[in-house]
Amino acid sequence: MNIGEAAEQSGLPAKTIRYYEDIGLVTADRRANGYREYSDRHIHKLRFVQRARGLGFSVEECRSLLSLYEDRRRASADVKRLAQARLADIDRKIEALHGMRATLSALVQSCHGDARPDCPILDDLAGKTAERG
Amino acid sequence: MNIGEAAEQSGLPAKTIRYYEDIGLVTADRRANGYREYSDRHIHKLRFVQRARGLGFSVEECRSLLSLYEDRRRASADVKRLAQARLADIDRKIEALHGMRATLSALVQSCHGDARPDCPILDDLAGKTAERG
DNA sequence: CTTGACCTTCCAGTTACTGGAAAGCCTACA
DNA sequence: TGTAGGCTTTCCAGTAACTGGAAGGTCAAG
Repeated sequence: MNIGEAAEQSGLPAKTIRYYEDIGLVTADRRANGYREYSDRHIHKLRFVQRARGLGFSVEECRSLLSLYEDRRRASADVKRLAQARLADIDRKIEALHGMRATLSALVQSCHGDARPDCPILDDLAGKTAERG
Repeated sequence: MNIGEAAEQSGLPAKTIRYYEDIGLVTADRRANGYREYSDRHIHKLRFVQRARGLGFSVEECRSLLSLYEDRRRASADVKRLAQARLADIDRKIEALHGMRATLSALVQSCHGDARPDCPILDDLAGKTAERG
């Protein structure tokens, strides 16, 4: 099938599929006319990457996961390690966002938000720490 | 003061301060020898940006916030709107991360993680949906 | 034979920096 | 006076992961 249908089947934009080929992640076959040709096996890999990306794995991690997936002698421990690292990273990000959220939410609530210029949000950013968390 | 001390005072790397000047966010004065010269006012703005960035505002939002900060006739509603948009964005991100975390955490727990090749994490990525929350 | 939907490559832009090279400046010390 | 070091300057390139767009080739239908 052509890249257009591969895009539909995999849920990835054609642009992204070409990009993945550029960086050697998932490489299609070629027809005589130069068009890319995708088999079910290619679609499978593309969907694999799509899911992994959806779980927050970087493209390079996806590359590792793909090669583990294709390695019959892999150790599941290697996969688990990648997933755990991802999990730890997600936890760090969630924590950071919660911190931001707390501060920002308090500031938003303290700001009357009308036509007047005085604003606790700007005061806080300016370092006039009236009160904070 | 020179950029080195400005960096210390503001908590931003010198490189970043130069970058902010490049994009016209915080522009320093210049000495006869070409060195950048920072006043307390500059430091103040840099710290303002540093805090705003720390709360998740984009550089362009920081630009808006700075100009609101310097506009005596601003409406606090404009500031509040920016902060609320940021808050909504943070909430979306937290939600997305929670989703990832749930799936990934379940997968990690189901993977024995030893020398054997069979791995529920890879199975899931490959679309063999044994079970998934 | 043309129209339109595909497909190709290549280049540039995005966000917010960061690293590094080559060169100028400044202070201290011998 | 010279020099060593630690600052500073500019500029160029790279990062992550695409995304948009231009210019042009291909293909099936009418």
